[in-house]
Amino acid sequence: MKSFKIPEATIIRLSIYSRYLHRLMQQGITTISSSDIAEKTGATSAQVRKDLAYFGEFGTRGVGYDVESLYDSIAEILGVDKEWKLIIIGAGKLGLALSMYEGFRERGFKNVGIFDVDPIKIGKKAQGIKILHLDQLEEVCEAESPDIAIVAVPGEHAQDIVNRVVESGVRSILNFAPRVLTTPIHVQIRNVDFATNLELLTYNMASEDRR
Amino acid sequence: MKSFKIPEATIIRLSIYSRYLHRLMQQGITTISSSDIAEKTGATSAQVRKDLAYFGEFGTRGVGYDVESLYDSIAEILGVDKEWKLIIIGAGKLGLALSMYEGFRERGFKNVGIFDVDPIKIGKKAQGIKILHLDQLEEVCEAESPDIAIVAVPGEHAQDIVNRVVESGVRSILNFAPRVLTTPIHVQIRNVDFATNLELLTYNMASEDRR
DNA sequence: ACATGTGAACTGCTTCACAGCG
DNA sequence: CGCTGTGAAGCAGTTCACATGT
Repeated sequence: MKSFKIPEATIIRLSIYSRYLHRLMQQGITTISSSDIAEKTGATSAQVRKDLAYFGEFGTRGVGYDVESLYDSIAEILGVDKEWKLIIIGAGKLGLALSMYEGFRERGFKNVGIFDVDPIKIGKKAQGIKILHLDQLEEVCEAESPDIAIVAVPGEHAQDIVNRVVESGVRSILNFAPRVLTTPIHVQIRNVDFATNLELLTYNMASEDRR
Repeated sequence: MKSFKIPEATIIRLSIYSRYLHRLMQQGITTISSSDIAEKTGATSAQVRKDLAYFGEFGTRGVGYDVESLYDSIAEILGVDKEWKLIIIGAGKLGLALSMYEGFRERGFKNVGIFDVDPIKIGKKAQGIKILHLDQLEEVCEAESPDIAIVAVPGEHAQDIVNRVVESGVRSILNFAPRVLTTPIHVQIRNVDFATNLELLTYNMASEDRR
């Protein structure tokens, strides 16, 4: 496997191609061209080929790609061929929605803990796992060594939670709190920001209206 | 107001700057420098100044920016100084989480309808609004003319829903279903994709592990 | 003196166009 | 002949460094 600096946009598209390939497999389609993948995922055929070219040669000239083997290759690239353990902090509506998200299990993510501070929630079950008190966070991290922490707590508590999970050895964080959080360089964090996404929509509508 | 092609990344950062400025206002801080904004939002000072420069001159040389007036200017740029009506389709955990999201009301978004097909959910209240049957979607759109539709339904129904809201005159869509959806050019769509975000994390962890 | 505003240089992603190969 | 794989060109976003204004 080559080891250049790969654009993040490429990884995002690979994830999208991979989902489309999964659907093709379910439909029993075995071969696909870059231009078909492009059309169905909002990319261009050159883009699809360039993205794949970072990682090797997966197609057959004059023919296209074998759906199943391309799917497997992309899954390996994305690292979803392994099992990753995750914990969810915050058992509000959002935390629970995430704990139930089908895409997680499908992709080999294993939920090993969900935490909250609200005594009403603690002890209840979410998708077969008990909601635990936040006090038990370190204990569970010690026992399970989760790879990923999903932060679904109010903004004002997010940095504290991040500090604690980093201290407990988590390597990756997916943050839903509307805050910019800091982590040590060896811990990666990604933000999913509802307000920012909506504001991109309103910016464009407001721009149109000004024209 | 200048009318160049503005990078999407700039709009995303403006949204983040704006949130930070909001916090500064609450703390009673009145003046701020580009380098301080940069530090707290993960950008660089040149970036902050360039982003603002697309829209005008907002600062005072040798001094910095007035927090409140910069906040107001960015809010106007992003279009959040207006009231936007939104509907939510899907009253699962995610749809309900979104209907309760504080950031919406704060930013002038008004929820004018939440829809589902599950008879158990219909009639119940979410944040003061009744959950309606999906059959009433067109009726409500007719009456309220929502600007934005939030799609929080399973992937296999997402395109149908999008077709219906587009037909009903919605201009902007925020899609949470893990599908690439198509809309006419005059309707913008943004995707919030949990799986892709997680896969970016696993890609990086897998890459590290390969080294 | 100090922080903004900005042209110019740079970096990196995307698109093009065609060579390469089944 | 058709579709992949890929250097080269083009374009867009970021960073630099300094002129500008208070």
